Amino acid sequence: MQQRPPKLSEIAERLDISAATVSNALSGKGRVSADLARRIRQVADELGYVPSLSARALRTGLTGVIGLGVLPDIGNPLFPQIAQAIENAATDAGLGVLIADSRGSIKAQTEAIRHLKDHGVDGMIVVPRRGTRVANIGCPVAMIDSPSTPGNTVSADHWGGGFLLGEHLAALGHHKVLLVGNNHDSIVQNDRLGGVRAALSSVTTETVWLDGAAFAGGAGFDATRWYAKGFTAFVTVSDLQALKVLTHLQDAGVSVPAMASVSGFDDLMFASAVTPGLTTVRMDMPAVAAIAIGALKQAIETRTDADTVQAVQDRVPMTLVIRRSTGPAQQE
Amino acid sequence: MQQRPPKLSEIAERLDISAATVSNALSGKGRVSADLARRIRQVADELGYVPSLSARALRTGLTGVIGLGVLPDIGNPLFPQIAQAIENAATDAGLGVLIADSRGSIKAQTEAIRHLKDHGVDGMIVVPRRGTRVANIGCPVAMIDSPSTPGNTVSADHWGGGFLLGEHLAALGHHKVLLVGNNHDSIVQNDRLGGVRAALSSVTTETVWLDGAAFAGGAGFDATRWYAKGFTAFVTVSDLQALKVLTHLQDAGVSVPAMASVSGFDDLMFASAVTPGLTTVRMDMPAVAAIAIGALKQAIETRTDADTVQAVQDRVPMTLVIRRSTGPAQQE
DNA sequence: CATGTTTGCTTAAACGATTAAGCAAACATG
DNA sequence: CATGTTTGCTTAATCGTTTAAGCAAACATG
Repeated sequence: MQQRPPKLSEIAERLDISAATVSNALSGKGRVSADLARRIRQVADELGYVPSLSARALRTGLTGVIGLGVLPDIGNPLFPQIAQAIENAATDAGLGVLIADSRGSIKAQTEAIRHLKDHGVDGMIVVPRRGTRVANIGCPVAMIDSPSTPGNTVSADHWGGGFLLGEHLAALGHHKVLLVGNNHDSIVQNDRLGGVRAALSSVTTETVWLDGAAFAGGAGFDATRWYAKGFTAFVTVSDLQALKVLTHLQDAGVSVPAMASVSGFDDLMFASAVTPGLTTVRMDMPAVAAIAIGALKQAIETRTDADTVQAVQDRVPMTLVIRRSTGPAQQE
Repeated sequence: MQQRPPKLSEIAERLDISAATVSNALSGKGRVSADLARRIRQVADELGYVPSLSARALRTGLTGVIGLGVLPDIGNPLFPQIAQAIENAATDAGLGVLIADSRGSIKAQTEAIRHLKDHGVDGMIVVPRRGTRVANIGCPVAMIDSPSTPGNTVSADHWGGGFLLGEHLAALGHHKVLLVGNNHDSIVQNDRLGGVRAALSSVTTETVWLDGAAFAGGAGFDATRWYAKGFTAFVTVSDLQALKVLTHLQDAGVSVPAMASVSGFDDLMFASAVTPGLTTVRMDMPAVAAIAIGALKQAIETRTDADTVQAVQDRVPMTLVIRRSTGPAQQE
């Protein structure tokens, strides 16, 4: 029983005026007497008028929809946070969000982007991996990556977040801290660990990269071995890594935080669920999303042709979430 | 430098024919000689023709976009899996996916759905919570919930998955098994635990529901207390719960799986990362998504007016993923 | 050969909004 | 009062497709 929605001309008929006037009144653009405008809005409400986005899109060339491309793929553990923040910010801005997935393959990224473009998005938000270049798309693009990546529109201040964490560990008296990353090329990870190192300049740190094969293999990283070498704190580049280390230590009988401290990044949904709760660094996704959407919207409205858009603020502070997985350094 | 994309009439001009013929040739609908059709397709390719979805939508009333509404909100840990599977299936079917978030509030669900509708989706996929009723939307809706929920279109066979897990634990010789849920009203959870119980009919089981306050409080559930009472296996209704139990036991010095077994559901991304790896039951989201999209697409094409669509198959088997968190029952 | 049928295309009218241009009436200005 | 300006609306074109209807030419049939 799909009763067709009312259209502009039906409102017009009711009031015995032209459709153009109705359009003007509702958009507040042309010259319409205040009184008539009020009556028009009233009738529109009564009839439950909803403008046809298709018709508007055809006429104006703008669909009111933006694309969200998370690379390499949606499986990313951060995706829910990102998607939710972007969706909320976009909805507030009156925009719809279309998603695209690259199905893991880097090659398919191009296709995913074209897919969004073909569906007529006015612009897109891209969360790239490893400095993937996204260019010549033909619509404004906001990139959420890292402040030190060229082309970045806005992102969390990963370095600053790392610094906060470093200070925290220093204050707890740790003297041998192990930094664990899983992708030597990732700018985000390097920024995070760089911040940590900066704050820990006066203590011993060592960094291990669990790239590629060793990491995929699974058994690659043995935290207990490093614990035996005297490291009392493990800083990982993501909560998922932190969880691995945490459970690995626990399984081996190394109590956290009594004997060793563990920390992560991103505050994934399980960070607060584990025992002990995971100390981590959280990004303010809602703020990042709002800035990205704002910049994108402006670029769309001014019909800027520049591909990647710039924002007034390119980094937003991260916050340190102290839970129970970090504690005073073990007495020697 | 947004060079406007070519339109139908440009292809037509090039070949000195009418736009209608081009349209017919490309859609394969009207009567066009095989030879001309081939030439038309060739020119279309050369020019890189992409039909204007807006214009087509205006004319046909179909946007080629479906909505994905995950209730209550996108924060749901399963969202990445769902979104990815739906997006892939939709893309294969030539459809775009628009997302909506209810921002946690049940009230906002209606608004989220209207938001999708206003953006002109042809249909939607909804993953509801607690038998939320979704009705009278004015477009076909596919519900992914549970086979025993009325109105369900397709979903994983939660009961069957539970049964597999139960058999596994029985084979391991467990005699006292604790079942842990967090929402007494959830049909999905009841189905899962029902299946487990059915397979464990000859052993002692007890069920605790960590609903509302106790659960939110966090300190609500003390697994070690139950372990002390002689329970050797903990079956939780989700991996997140399982992770809580696992780390709680480990932190308290109860070794898994040597002393107690722990299992979850859904195979969330961290399930394989923890030590010991989490035994869990995984749903075949790609299959579920494909069926849902298929049914939805058909309803859209036949312009069925029935709101919630039916699928040929309403449940797809789950698979048991045996990792190291479950093992032989502890010797007494 | 007269008469139907099929084939292959064209014409033209939608779909529902936006918006430039136009035109009275009302008002202001000298 | 003659002239210019503003106000408030209407007319009509446009965005790019789809699709029903129409119309010759080609073909088939008795």
